[in-house]
Amino acid sequence: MTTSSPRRSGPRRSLSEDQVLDAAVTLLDRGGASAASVRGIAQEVGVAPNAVYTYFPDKSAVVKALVERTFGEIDLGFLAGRRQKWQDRIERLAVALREQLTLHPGVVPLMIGGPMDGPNALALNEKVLEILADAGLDDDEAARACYLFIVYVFGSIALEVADLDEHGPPAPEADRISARTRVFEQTPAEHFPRTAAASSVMAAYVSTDQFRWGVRRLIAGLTATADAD
Amino acid sequence: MTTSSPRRSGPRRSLSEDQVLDAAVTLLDRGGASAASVRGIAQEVGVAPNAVYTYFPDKSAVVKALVERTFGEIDLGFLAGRRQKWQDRIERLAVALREQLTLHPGVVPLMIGGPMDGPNALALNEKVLEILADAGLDDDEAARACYLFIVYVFGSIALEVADLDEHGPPAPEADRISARTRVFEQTPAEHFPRTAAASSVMAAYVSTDQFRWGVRRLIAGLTATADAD
DNA sequence: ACCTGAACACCGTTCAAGT
DNA sequence: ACCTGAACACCGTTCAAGT
Repeated sequence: MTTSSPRRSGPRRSLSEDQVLDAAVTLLDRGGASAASVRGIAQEVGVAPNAVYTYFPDKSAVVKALVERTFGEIDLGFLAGRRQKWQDRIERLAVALREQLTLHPGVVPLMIGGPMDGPNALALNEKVLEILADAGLDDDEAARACYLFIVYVFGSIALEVADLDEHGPPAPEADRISARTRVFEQTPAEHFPRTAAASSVMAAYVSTDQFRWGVRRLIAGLTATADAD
Repeated sequence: MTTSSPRRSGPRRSLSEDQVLDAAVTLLDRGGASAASVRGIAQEVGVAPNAVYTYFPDKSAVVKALVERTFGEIDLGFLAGRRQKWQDRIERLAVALREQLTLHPGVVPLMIGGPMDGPNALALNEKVLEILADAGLDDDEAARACYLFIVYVFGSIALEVADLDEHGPPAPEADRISARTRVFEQTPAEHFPRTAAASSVMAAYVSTDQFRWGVRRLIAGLTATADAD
């Protein structure tokens, strides 16, 4: 994934850009989105805080590079099979994207916090547009649908991450569901009867099944006869 | 909106909880999501930094209260008319929600950053479930659809806010579209042909029209015959 | 009960100096 | 070219003291 940097002279650099990003991910996984401080990264890799500025101009550049690298780690190759139904290709892409992002929940707020306009982010965009073009949508509708898709994937993951809050390492899905169930069981039924009644379903929001259901509904909405335009 | 606090004795308190929250909003509007520091708030209302801790136990409590107040400022009363089509009620609720959130873009990341489990947030949830029940969806499907709706509204606004980044005060829609157009025109067409071709539509992602289109597609997906479950 | 000054442990970033 | 120590202007929070 590394954008190979030209070797320079002088005292051998003890670090690589990727090592800095690795340290950031480690801190992010350990302590959530706010844990990736420049000073923390420096300590993690064993240098003085300001040494980080030899590799990146400032903190936002570190974040940007990390986001781009994470986008690059999503394997888009397995979608090559054009023989599959486009609905399945979209669904599999969505699930793959969610899986990758869930691996490092702390990175998610950083991805959503910025413009998502790097090369790897655009490559993902391009892939989605390609699938939607194969589906027979015209350029205009494909662009809109692409955005709808991106919003759903990142929106649902962002809400998931927000719910597990600043708890430490990522918990398995079953644990997160039961934790949410406990919260919803406290919903006062006299004031919010519908929310209380729906609590078991709401607790499952963080499940892969629920996510898949949403993707299918989105697809259904795209293929439905366009009567409202 | 204020949760009326019981009057206490001692030296008259020079501030109210709402004044603290107002100051936070002012800073948020001026400098984006990271600008609402405790020290900044204190300066804004003219007290020492630690005086804020008389009104709120810590910063997260300030954020929580601000988020809750913002949820409360969304007028849900105008949806009372049960005679309207449920599709229109959902759409109007979505647009109202977006309008309210767009007023103070800096608050949006704070809303998404936490669990959205306060009374006013639950009241919104309840309203959506009510409309979906009127639409004839059963409890289970209404709960799932409600989540889909919430994800779309907050996801799309979060991505909007991320794009206008840390520019100062909220710009009018037309300005933001043309700013985005300028960015997308630089997309290298040789590497991302589809993205470049779709750039004019992508620039309009921040428009109300695009947002409405998405809501309609979501509704279409919900009413489409459920063949994929 | 409310507010203050002073302090603590953080943060991102810069600068002059060393190799 | 790379790294360091020291410093600057921030940050959230606590504590003892004043009214």
